[in-house]
Amino acid sequence: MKITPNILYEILLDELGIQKWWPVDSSYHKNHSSDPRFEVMVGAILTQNTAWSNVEKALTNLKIKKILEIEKISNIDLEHLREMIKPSGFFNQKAQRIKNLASHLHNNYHSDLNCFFDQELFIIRNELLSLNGIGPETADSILLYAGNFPIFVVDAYTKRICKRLPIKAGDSYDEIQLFFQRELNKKYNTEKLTQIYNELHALIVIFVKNYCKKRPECCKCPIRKYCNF
DNA sequence: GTCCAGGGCCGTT
DNA sequence: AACGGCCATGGA
Repeated sequence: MKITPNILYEILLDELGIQKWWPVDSSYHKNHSSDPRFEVMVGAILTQNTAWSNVEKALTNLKIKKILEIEKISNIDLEHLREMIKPSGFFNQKAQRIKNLASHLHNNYHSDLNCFFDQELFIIRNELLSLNGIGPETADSILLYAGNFPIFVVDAYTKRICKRLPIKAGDSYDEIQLFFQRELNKKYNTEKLTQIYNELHALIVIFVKNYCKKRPECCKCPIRKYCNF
C-alpha cells in the first residue's frame, strides 16, 4: 500500500497520540520572566546529533545559574559556558555557536525576540543560516518551535522513514521539506499547517525512537503494512 | 566494551 | 555536488 505524508500523519497520530513539543519548562520562564523561545533556540543547537537527555542536563545547568537569557549569554565568559553545557557533548563548538547566536540577537535586536521574529519567514531563515553552526534543521526547528512559523523540519529520522517505507520525497533536505509541505498543503489551511508540521515532526521522532530504530522492530510496528523494508 | 543520539563544518575528491 | 572525518558526553 502506498503511503503519503498525509496518511503518515493520520496513522502516527492515531497510533501514538498527540505529543507535546517542543519540551520547554514554561513554569521556569514564568518565575524568571525570561523568554521560552530562547530556550528553544539554545536547545536546538544543543541537541545537534545528541540525545535529549544530555541536552536537559545542560539546560538545567543554565537555569540553575539563571543565565538562560540572551543578554547574559552574549556577555558570558566562553570558558564558563563550556563548563555549563558540557553534558550535551561537542561542548566546545556548541558553546561558541550559542554565544554567537546570543550576540547576534543582542547586537541587532536589543535581545528582543519579538523584533527578531517579527520579520518574514525567509528573512529569518536566511539570517539564521548565515550564522556559524546553524544549518537547515536547526534553523527550521527554531522557526517552527520558537517562531511558530509554518515550516516542516526534516531530520535524520525523517530521511530514514522516507527511505524505508518508501516515500519518494527526494534526497536533499530542501527536496524532502518541499515535498512534505506540498503534500500537507493540499489538505490543510495555513493556520492549521503550523500545527500539523509541529505535530508530525514530533510524531516522527517518537515513532523512530520506539520502532524504526537503526535496527528496526518491525514486528510491533504500527505502520508495517505500508512498509517495504 | 560497543553503539548510538532530534547536525553542521570543513577539507578532499 | 558529494563524501568522510571530526566534534564528545552519557545511557542502553
